[in-house]
Amino acid sequence: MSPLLKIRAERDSMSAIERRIADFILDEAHLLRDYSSQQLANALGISQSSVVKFSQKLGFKGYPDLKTSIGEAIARGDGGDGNGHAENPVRDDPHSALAESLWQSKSLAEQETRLINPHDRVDAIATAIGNAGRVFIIGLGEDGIPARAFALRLSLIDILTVHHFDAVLMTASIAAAEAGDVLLVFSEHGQQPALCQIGRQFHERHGIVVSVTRHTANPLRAIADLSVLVSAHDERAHVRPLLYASALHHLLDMLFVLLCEDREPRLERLHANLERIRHLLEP
Amino acid sequence: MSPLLKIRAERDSMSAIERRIADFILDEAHLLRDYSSQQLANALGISQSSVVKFSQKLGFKGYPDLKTSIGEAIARGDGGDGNGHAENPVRDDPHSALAESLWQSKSLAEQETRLINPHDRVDAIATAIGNAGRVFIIGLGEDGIPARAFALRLSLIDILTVHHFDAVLMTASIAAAEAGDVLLVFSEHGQQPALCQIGRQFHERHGIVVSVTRHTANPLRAIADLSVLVSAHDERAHVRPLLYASALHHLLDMLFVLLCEDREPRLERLHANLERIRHLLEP
DNA sequence: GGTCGGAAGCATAAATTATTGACCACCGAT
DNA sequence: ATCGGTGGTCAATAATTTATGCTTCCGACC
Repeated sequence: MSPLLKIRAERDSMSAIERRIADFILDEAHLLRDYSSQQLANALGISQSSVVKFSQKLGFKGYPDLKTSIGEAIARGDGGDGNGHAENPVRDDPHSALAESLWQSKSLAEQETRLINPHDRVDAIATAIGNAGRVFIIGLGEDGIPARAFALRLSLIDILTVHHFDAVLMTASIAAAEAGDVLLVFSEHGQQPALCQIGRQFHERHGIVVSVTRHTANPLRAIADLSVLVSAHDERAHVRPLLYASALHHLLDMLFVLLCEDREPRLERLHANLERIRHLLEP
Repeated sequence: MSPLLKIRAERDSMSAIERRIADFILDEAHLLRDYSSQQLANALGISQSSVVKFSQKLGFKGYPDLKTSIGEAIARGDGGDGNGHAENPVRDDPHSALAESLWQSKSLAEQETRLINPHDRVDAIATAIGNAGRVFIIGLGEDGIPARAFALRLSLIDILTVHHFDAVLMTASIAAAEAGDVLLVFSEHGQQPALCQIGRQFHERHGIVVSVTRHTANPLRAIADLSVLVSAHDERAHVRPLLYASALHHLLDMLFVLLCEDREPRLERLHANLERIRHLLEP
């Protein structure tokens, strides 16, 4: 039962001084937080013991118990009079505002991206990677960054990964590709002829081509067997790439977690690898 | 801001005993209500004064303040674990559930991270980078990825950036450093002697050293003039690095946006650069 | 008028909390 | 290896807060 309610209920059968205490608490509940029993007594011009006895009479263990109970009630929004101060988060700090709005934009991009990548497709991609003998990963320029990040993650769970940020080198590498191998091509706009070329070559060797692009119609995606799509928008040109990176990152993280949790041994290997790295760092 | 969040954020940079206290509070927050500082100390087998000092260090007035703050947070439903009974519409699809829980963890990490990087420090770092003649960026291994990503962003807004993922090459590069130049050193655990060494060298050349590390006490951070701190936790070892990357990424994105919006010309240059890249891609 | 009960205050005991100073471990520099 | 210096912990103790016992006062009732 709400302590404020209880006080109000008992109020009528209280002595004069007790009623003074009750009224003070009901009116200025928020002040109670930093009042000791002595301070409260002083504020009302009564003795401290009266405050304590008041608390006990109401069924609280003592004054601190009353105090914290009321504090919790307020926090819970149990304002008693119902109105309370509706919690408006009054963001006066520009930094936090920026950080939060940026984060919110990212959340939006993430949701959009999740929406346009059906689960079965994501699963199919995870399965393909999980079963692949080798995984080839390429991304040029800015696309090279998520490519590299994902390649590193995969190699930590003992998936044999070949990563390049150069079309020529990749051409050489995939000469050894076999059926079942997977090629991940990162390219935000999917326009680069060189990458399409590599995709076709990989196809000829019966590998599975997975494109990672923005959610547009583009040549690279047309070639791919499976595609990862990213949706991220913002009117500010300097923010758009941040959202793209974030949404893509999250999708890749999802894939990574799926791969980790799909098969037990992967996790063990990951731990072993992390342990090994840790030893390397603090010899 | 939620006190539980705050405790989690600071957890990494705590001593062993402080961490014991933090863990107890995070795990058994509901028990705290009827624990005095002495009882809490006994429960953990430590001294009462440690509990008080812990409270004060976290910015509370004293132990009672911490206690009531946490009590209120719990009452408010601010469970800290982020779960709360947020009205999630019973996601029956395991994929979406995974994606959302992962995203929620990221949000938490982001909030923690924001909390431990005061605005003025972030501003100071942005200013330093904005005014620098040259910005040097280094990160080894996994740390190289965000380093590279940030270097690329900076160069897009015409900040002269030198990026290496090799300590030797960096040593050579910074020989040319001048006063006012900035060195960004990425190292999750800040333990690598080679990087500390580079930091000291850079110092000798009157450059500004900015460390980017996890929120722990570490040698690299001790050397740095300014530091970027990241807080990210998860009991699953394969998820933790994802959260770290995400929180760090967001902080860097913040810096980037600050740099972009601080001075008009930067944005123009960014647009010009983007335009140039677009032309390069679709001739 | 006596006395009974309850309310309030004062003084004080008990408890809780905060501070101090001593000690120790650890780190970096000499 | 040794020497400050620093940071962290604890025991002792001071300060504050809370709880209780005792006394007084006042009105109700016998």
